[in-house]
Amino acid sequence: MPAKRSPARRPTMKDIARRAGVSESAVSFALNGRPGVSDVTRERVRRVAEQLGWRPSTAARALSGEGAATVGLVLARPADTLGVDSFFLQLVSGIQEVLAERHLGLLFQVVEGVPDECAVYRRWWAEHRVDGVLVVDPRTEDPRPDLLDELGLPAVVIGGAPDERHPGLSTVWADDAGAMAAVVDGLYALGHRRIVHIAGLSGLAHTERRIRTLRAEARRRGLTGVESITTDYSDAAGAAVTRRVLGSAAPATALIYDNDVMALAGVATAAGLGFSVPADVSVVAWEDSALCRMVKPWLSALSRDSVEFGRTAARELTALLDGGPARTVRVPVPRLIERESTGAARGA
Amino acid sequence: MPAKRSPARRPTMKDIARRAGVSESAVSFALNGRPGVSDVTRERVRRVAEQLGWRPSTAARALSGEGAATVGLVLARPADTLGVDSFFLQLVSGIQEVLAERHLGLLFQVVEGVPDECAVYRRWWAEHRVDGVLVVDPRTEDPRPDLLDELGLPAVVIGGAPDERHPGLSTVWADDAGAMAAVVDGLYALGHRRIVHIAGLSGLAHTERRIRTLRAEARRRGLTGVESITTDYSDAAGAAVTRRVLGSAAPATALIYDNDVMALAGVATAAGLGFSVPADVSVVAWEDSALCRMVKPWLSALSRDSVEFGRTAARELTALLDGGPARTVRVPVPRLIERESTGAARGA
DNA sequence: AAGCAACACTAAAGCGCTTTAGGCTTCATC
DNA sequence: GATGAAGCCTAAAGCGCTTTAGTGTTGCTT
Repeated sequence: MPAKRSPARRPTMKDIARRAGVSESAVSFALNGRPGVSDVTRERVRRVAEQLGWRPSTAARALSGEGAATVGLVLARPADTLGVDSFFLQLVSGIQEVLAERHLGLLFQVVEGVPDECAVYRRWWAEHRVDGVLVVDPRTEDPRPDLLDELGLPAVVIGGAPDERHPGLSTVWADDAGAMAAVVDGLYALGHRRIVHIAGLSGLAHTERRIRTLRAEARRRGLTGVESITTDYSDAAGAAVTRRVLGSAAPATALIYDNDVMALAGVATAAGLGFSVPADVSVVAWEDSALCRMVKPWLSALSRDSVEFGRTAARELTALLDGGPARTVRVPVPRLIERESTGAARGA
Repeated sequence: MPAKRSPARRPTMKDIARRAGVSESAVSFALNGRPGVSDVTRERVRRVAEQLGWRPSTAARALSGEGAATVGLVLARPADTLGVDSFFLQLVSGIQEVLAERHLGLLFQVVEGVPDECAVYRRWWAEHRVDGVLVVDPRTEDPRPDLLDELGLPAVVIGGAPDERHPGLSTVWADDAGAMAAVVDGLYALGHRRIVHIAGLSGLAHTERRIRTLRAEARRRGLTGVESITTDYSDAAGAAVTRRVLGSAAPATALIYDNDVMALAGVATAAGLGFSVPADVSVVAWEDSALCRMVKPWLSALSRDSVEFGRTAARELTALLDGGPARTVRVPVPRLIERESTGAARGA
C-alpha cells in the first residue's frame, strides 16, 4: 500500500480559533503567554493547538517583526581544506545543542573566502533570514566586525581576541597566548632550545597570536633558533615543512603543529627521514583528537572541549538576541596532554 | 571612530515603487520577470531595486506561498561519533555549491537519533521552514521515507538503495555492492581466503548492503572464513575488533574497514600485535582521505568523490523543487586505490 | 444607582510579498 | 465611429501571525 500523498495542510491559528470558539487574537495571546485571556480559555486553546499539531509559521512570525528564529554560520574555507577537521563539527554540534533547546535554526553556508562571506551576511540580512550570526576564524584586518556593526546584526566572534573596537559584538575565546607560553615552558624545561612552530593560516587571529607569543617567549629566554612557519593546515604542508625543517643544518628539536593533521603528517615525515620521535625530535599537536592516539608514538596534544566551546558561543548569541549586552567570555585554556611524542632534548 | 549603529532599514518593494513612480504590483511583475509591465518600466524598476540594494524578504515570500528558499539537512549521530569524518563536510560542501547558485539556504541540524530526526522534519514542515530535505544515512527499516511522503516534503535520500516503495523520493546512491564485489575479487586473486569486514553501524542501509554482498561473494566461492562485524565507526571499535580478530586461532589475512579512521586504528593495533602490513595481513579502507597517506604503510582505499556526490544530491533536490519527477541516480562506483597495505596472502 | 476600573475578548491593521480582478489607453478592425 | 482586443498598470485581497485599539461584561466603590 503506497503511502497516501495527503495534501496535509498545516493547521493555522485560524483553525485553532475556530475549534476553540475564540478569535485569532485570543489564540495568539493564549499561545504566547500574554495577558488578555482567562486561564481556562488559555488552557483550552493550548489543548486544541496541541491536538492539531500546530506550530507557528516562522515565515509569518518573521514577517510580523519577531525575527527569523534562525542564526547563521558561514565557513570560509576552500572546499579541499575542510576535510579532516574534527574541531569544526564538534563546535557545530555544541552550537546545535543550545540552539535546539530554543528552537532556533542554524543556517549554514560554506564559501571560498572572506569577501564571499561578507556578501552572504549582507544577503542574509537583506533577506531577513537570520537574527544573528556566529563568526569563526577571525582575522587580523578583518572586515566582518565592521560590516556586522553596520548591519546591526547581532554576532558573536568565535576564537578572536577581545575586541574593544566593536562593543556590539560578543567574543568567545581561548587564551592561545597562555597555552603557547605553557607549551614553550614545558619544552624549554625539557632542554629544547630550537623550536619550530608549524603554524596555520597566516592572517587568522589565533595564528598570529600564537606566533607573537612564541616570538616573545623566545626573546625573553634569549632563544634564537625559534621560528614560526605558516601553512594551509593541510597534511601536505605539514609534511613539506617538516622535511625542510629537519633537513636543515641544525634541525629543531621540538616541533609544534597547529593542528592534529599536520602533526601526524609531520611525525610520518620525520620517521621517513630517520628521525625518531621523541628521541630526536619532540612533537606537540595543537588540537587533540582520536588521530593523536592512532599513531605510535601517541601524540602529545593541546586539548580543549570544542563542543563546550560551541555551546558557550551559542549561549552568548542567544543572550544577545534576548537583548542582553555584548560580552567577552574566555573559555578554559587548552590543556597539554603529555603522551609519548615529547621528551627531553637530545643531549640535554 | 566607532562604526555607526545605523538603524539601517531594509528597503522594501514599497520603497522601490515610490522611487520608480509605479505601483507595488508593477514592481513585483518587473522584478519577477512576469508579463504586465513594459520593458522600459521593467528596466527602470530593476535599476532602482539594484541601487537600493533590495533583496526579497524570504519571510514575505514564504508567506505568500513561494516556499522558504531553504532546504534542510539533519545529521543523526551521537555528538562524539562525528569527529573525524571527512566524508560529511565534503558532502556538505558539494551540496552548498549547488544550492548557493540558486540562493537556497541550507538549514542544518544535528540530533541524537532517527526519532529526533523525524521530529525535526515534522517541525520544519509545520513551521514552513524548508522546501525540501536531504536525507543521509538511510537505514533498513527506515521510518523517514514514509514520514516525508506523508508530509509531502520533497526529499532526496543520499546513499540508499533504489526504493521503489517511495516513488516520491529521489535517491542518489553509489553501488556499494559492486564495489564490495570488486574488493573481494581483488583480495581473492591475491590469495586471501579468510577475510573479515569491520563494518559500520548495523542497520545502515549501506552497511547491510556491503555485508550481504560479502556473504554472497563468499558463498559463491565456497569461502567459510569470511565474516562481517558491525561497529560504531570509532577508532576504539576499530582497534578492539582488530585485536579480537587477529587474536583468533586462524586469523584473517585481509581486513576491510568501513571507514578510514577504523582502518588507521586497525593498522596501529595490528602493528602492536606484531602483525606486519601487508605481509601478514592486508588492509583496505572504505573511504579515502588524507589519513590514508599519513601512516606507513599507506592504506589502500576505496575512493569516491564526496563533493561531487553532494553536488549531485543537491541538483536532484532542486530538480524536485522545480516540479521535476523523482529520480534514482547512481554515482560512480568507488574506485579501489591500491597503495601499500594490500598484498599477496602469506603462503599464497 | 451611577460611575469606574478591571477583565476577557474581538476587530482590524500591518509586516512584505504575490496574484487576481479590474481600469484605462491605444490601436486595429469592419 | 463604434466595437474589440491588446497592452500597461493599479487596487485590493490574502498568506499566518502580532499587536493596538476598542467593545462588552463584571463587580466594586461612593
